[in-house]
Amino acid sequence: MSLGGLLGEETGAALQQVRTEPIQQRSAARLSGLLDAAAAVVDEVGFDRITTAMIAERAGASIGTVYRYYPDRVAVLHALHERAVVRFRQRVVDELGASTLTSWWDAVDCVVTAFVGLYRSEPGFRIVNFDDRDAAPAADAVADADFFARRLADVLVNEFDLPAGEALIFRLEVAVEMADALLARAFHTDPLGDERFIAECRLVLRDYLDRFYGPQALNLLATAS
Amino acid sequence: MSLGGLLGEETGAALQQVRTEPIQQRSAARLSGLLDAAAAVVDEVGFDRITTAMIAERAGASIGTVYRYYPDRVAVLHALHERAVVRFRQRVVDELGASTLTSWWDAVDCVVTAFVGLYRSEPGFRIVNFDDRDAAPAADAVADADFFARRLADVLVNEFDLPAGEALIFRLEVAVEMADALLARAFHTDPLGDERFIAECRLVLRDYLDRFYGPQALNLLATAS
DNA sequence: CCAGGATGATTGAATTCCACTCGGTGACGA
DNA sequence: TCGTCACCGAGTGGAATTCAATCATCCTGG
Repeated sequence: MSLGGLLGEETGAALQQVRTEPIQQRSAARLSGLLDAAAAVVDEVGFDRITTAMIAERAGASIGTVYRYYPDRVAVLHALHERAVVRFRQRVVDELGASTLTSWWDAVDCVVTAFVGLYRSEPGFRIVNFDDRDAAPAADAVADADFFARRLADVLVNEFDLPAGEALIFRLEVAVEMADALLARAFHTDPLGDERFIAECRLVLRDYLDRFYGPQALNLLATAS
Repeated sequence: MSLGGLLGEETGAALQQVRTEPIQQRSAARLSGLLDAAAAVVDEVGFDRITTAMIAERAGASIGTVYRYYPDRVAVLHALHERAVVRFRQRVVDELGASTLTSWWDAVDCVVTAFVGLYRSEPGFRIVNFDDRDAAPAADAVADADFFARRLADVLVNEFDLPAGEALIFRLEVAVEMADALLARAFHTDPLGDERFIAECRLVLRDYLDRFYGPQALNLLATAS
C-alpha cells in the first residue's frame, strides 16, 4: 500500500449526511457552494451566530435549497467538517510526497505541518476541527481520529517497518488526540498559531513515539524476538 | 501557601452570572436545583439540544424562574461548568490530603484521579469540561486551563521546589491540555472511562514533565546555576 | 431532431420551535 | 397587614424547518 492509501476509499461517503445525492452537475456546485458559504460565514460571525438564512444568502440560494441537501443546521457544519478532514488528508499526502522521508518521524512531522497549514489557510477549519466534541454526535470525531490513526499506521508499518498491530494503532490514536488538543490550543487565540504550542506539540509527539518506536526501543524489540 | 490554594479565592464569584443573589433560603435550593436539572438534561439530550424549557420542567420550575436567575441559556451552562470546576478543585484538594506525597508526581497523579472521579460521578461533567471550545466565549476555557495551571504551579513550586517561572506554567498548561484531551477521549464512548487512555494519560504526563523536572533534569538545573 | 412527459432542483411564504420578556399572583418576613 | 421576594406562564420575536408550487433538465418515442 502506498502513501496514497491515507486518502481512504470513502471520500464519497464523507457527504453521507446529504439528504439527496445530486444527480445533475449544477447541484454538485450548489453543494460545495453551500459549504463555501458556510465556511465564510463561520469565519465572519463565529460558530454559534450562524443562521441558515446567512448561509443561503451567501451562497446565492434560498433557504429551501439548504434543506434540500442537509437535514438541519448542524448537518451543514458537520459536512463542512468532513470536507475539511478530506482536504487535510489530501494535504498530508501532498506533504509526504514533497519531502524525503528518512524516518517515521518525518511522516509524523508532515502530518503536523499539514494540520498547521490547513488551520492557517482553510476558512472555517479553525472553528470546526477534529475537536468538535461540542455539536451533536461527536462520535464522528472519534471515528475520524481512529480511521486516520489506522491509515497512518499502515503507512508507518509499510514504509518504516514499524511493528504492526493494535498497540501501534492505539498509540497513534493517543498521539492524534494530543496533537489535536495542542494545535487547537495554539490557534485558539492566535490566528497564525502560537508557535510555542506548535513546537511543543512536535516535541511531545516525538518523545511519546520515541518511547516505543525510537532506535533503542526498536532494537530491544528486535533482540527480544 | 498550602495545597488548599488550589481552591482559589473566587469560589463565591463562580456564580457571578446570576441575575439576583437569592435572599430567601428556598431560592438557594432552586439555584442548585436548576443546575442539577441542567446537568441531567445535558447528559440525556446532549449539549446543543438543550432547551430552557427542558431545564425548567426537569427542575419543577417555570421558564420564568430560569430567567430570574440566569440572563440567558448559555449562562446556565456556564454556571454548571463553574460548579463542576469548583467541585473538581475541591476533589483535588481532598485527594491531595488523603495521600502521602513523596514527589511532585504524586500531586499530578492526584489531579488525574480527581478528574477521572468527577467524570464518573458528576452528571454533565462529561459534556461541559475544561475543553468547551464549543459554544459561546470559549476564551473562558483557556482562561480556566491557564488559571488552573498557575495554581498547580504554585503548589509544585512551594511543596516540591520545582523552579518557578513562566516555563513551568506553560508546561503545565500543555500538560492540562493533553490530559484533558486524553481523558475526554477515555470517557467518550465508555461511561466508566477506557482504562487504556487513562493509564496512557498518566504515562504521558509523567514522561513529559520528567523531561523537564525529573531527577536528572533537576540535577542539571542545579549544577548549571 | 423534437415534442412533451418525468424527474430533479429551486423557491419562499407558512409553520413550528425556542429563547427570552413581563405583567400579574402568590408567599414570606416584619 | 404591608412590602418585598419569588414564581408563574401566556405572549413576542426571530430563527429553524416544511412543503406545495414552479422552473430546469433529462429522456424517450415518434
